[in-house]
Amino acid sequence: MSETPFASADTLFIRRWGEMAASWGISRTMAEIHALLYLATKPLCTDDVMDQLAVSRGSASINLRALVNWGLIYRTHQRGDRKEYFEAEQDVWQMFETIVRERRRREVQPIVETIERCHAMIDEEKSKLRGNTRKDADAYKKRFTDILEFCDTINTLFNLMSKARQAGLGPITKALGKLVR
Amino acid sequence: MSETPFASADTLFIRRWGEMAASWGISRTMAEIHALLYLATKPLCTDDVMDQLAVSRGSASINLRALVNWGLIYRTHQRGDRKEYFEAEQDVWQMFETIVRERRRREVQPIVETIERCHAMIDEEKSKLRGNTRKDADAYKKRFTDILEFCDTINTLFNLMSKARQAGLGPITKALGKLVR
DNA sequence: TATTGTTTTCAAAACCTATTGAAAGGAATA
DNA sequence: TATTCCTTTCAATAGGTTTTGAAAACAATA
Repeated sequence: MSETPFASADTLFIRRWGEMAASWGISRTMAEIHALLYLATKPLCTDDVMDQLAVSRGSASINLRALVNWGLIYRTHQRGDRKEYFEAEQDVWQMFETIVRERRRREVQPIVETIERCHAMIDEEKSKLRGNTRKDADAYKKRFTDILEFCDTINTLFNLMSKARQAGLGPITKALGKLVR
Repeated sequence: MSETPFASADTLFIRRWGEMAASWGISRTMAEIHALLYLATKPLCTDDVMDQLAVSRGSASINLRALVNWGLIYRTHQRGDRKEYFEAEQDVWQMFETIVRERRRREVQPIVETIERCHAMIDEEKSKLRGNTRKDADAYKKRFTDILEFCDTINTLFNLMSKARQAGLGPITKALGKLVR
């Protein structure tokens, strides 16, 4: 962003945003592009991204597409220009909701389904057992039940939160605050 | 866990747990060891881990230590045995709290501090500007302010949640439910 | 102190994921 | 249709992380 007077703040933020993402299983470049677009005051095209972050056309293309698929950036167009431009979602809460929803769908749902299957497998085995061994099965099964219940509660909390957000976040913290006192 | 009658459920769960962790920036083996210990009905030693997951002594040592540092597993000892044994935290909510706390400390705090610095940098630059350019600075700065506010709220929510957990989670969902209706 | 059992370390190797760059594919314009 | 401009694709490569395995360090016992 050498055009703005805030080049150094941009550079700093983009770099750290990428580093953080990398430790959360999201590619550094993808996160850097996202940060670049989040800070930009106008839509940028592929060449802008290539220039500013010094990445190849291939990488820019792949990562921009991934970001569009995630729903974190949008494609836009400009009159009289064939190029595609991109701009980032600016509402931080919307961004958060999108990320959580996508990661749940892609990465949490598979493990939940697996645990449900494990649950069923144990039930099946259990039916073949007798006496104490059968009791052990219940203790063992609890480990799976616990995780499933946990996922369920988190799920509910998140759904409520994203609904409640529309009513502003103040009331949420207030409501929770009362429970603790 | 070839000793239990539930070998196949174990295997399945351990594998998927590892895969999920990998896509969240946590090493597959570390997560697999964690899953193995979470399911185990008695503490296991390094050799147990090596045998059951087919990993080298070095890898077992490194990953067990990392898990202890995270606070997800505990070292234990057995009378008349020099070996160290390990067992996993069994309370899923405690596990969650530990993970969130650690990741916040290690990976979220650094970016928050960076954003605060960016904020300050912009203020400094802004003081040198005049007129419209100065107004632009405010619009630009908002991007950073938004993220900081977001982090703050999430932080508060999480703190409340981990306190409220002791009083049961029912009241939380109830309180949030009221806001939505 | 020497012996033995156990854990840690770390350079080399294996493994995995992301990037590059050039070529192919598309789509708008003349 | 030919040309031009832009985007996508993908095999090769670069870059980064994890694991291995053997040696060193450590600690308990005799």
